[in-house]
Amino acid sequence: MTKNANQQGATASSRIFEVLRQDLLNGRFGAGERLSISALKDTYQVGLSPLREALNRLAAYGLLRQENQRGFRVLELSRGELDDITEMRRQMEGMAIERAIEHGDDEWESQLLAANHRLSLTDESTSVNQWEFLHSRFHNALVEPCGSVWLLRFIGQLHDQFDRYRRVAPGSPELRGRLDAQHKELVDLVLARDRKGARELIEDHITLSSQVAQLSLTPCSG
Amino acid sequence: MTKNANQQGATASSRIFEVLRQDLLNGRFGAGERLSISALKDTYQVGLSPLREALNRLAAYGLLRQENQRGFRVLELSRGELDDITEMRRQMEGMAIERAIEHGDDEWESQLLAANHRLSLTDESTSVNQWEFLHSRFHNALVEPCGSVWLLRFIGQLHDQFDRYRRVAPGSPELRGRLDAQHKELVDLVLARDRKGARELIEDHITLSSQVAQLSLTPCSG
DNA sequence: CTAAGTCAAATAATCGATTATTTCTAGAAA
DNA sequence: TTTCTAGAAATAATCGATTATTTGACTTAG
Repeated sequence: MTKNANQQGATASSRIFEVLRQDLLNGRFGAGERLSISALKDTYQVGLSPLREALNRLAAYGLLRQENQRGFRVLELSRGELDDITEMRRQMEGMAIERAIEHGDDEWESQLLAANHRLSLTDESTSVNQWEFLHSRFHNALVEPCGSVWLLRFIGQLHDQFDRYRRVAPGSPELRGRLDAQHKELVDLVLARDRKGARELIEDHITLSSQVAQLSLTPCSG
Repeated sequence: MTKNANQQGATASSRIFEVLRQDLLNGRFGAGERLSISALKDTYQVGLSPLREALNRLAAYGLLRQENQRGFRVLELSRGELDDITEMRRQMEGMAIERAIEHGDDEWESQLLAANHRLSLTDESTSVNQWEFLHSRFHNALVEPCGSVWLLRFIGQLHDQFDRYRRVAPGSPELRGRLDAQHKELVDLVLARDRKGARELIEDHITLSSQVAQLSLTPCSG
């Protein structure tokens, strides 16, 4: 999906898809907002056809809702949906990390250590975009060798859904500190090949992360 | 997704999306085949724009592969992918049926009995399309009250993927008979609110069904 | 007043034509 | 023969204009 957008021969469709996807995750549009096609055309300087193709993909991917003859809308944010996404992430990433520990080789361990190191080196001077990039690289590395293309696909999709909440939530230094500490612990459990332990911790990690994301739903946040 | 296609104000895009989806599931196109856009335009009597929008949706949904500047291709069939889809179905539908038994009410029991009855009334005079419709209605009814929109979405997507294999496989009366018997047993276990038993049986059911689907991969099937 | 109806403006969807890229073919050089 | 390279043909992607539908303001009947 993302892959095609940064390549040499990327089409206008795939480029605008990726830009819109990022903007949707970053909360550039309000929840439930109606997207005016001609307005998007102007702001993103892109033709109607590639724009509509990108919007169709985003709707099929689950980041937009399409209503016949009424265009496209940003999805709402709700506590119920966040809880659903959170529980699904717990189940699927728990499953994936167990399988990854089963199948992952030495090269995986190295990549994981590297990904965690790069993430841990970030500080106040790091851009949000760069941190998000390294953070998702780390989480991806954790589950990558699980052996299931479809499991990885669903996990990626759920991450995007989850990030719609997390990225618009106000920061919480206390929770953030605990979450960062868990990244290191996750690596340790993986290196120790502790399947049950790693599963429990990633489930806790997702639950804690969900507490941050929930802050996006409190009225005082906007 | 499907909902918008049969409605009153369905657009050309949503109609052709649904038609193409069904044709892809029914194996109308060969695995790995390149879809010529202008050929599709002629055979389906539809304009270029709605056709391209539908193809973009199908690619995002996972029924087509899109290569920049090289159009759209039907996905290949492989044993590895079928095994992946099968295992994911086992996990997710197992999870879903447990949750459905936890949450489902009397109305659900009634709907499930009805769905099974309608399916069991089919015979040689029933069209394949009608049987497929009732069969998917039954399986959908089984998991419907699981309480997770995302779980249901993923299960539906995996069913479509699985059906690409199953529908092009040669029939096996012996396996089909056993599968049909399991439908009734599933209803009984659900009515008895036997979570573990129902989970085990649906996992077996999916594995057995996968044995049918595997027949699509043997050379002698074509 | 309210509710149903009508028209104009706004906007989504679609069409037909154009542009850009890939693929195929044929010929030339190694 | 093989490999490389035009150039032509095929096809994917995009554009600009047109059509269809919805929305909202304004009537008018009840």
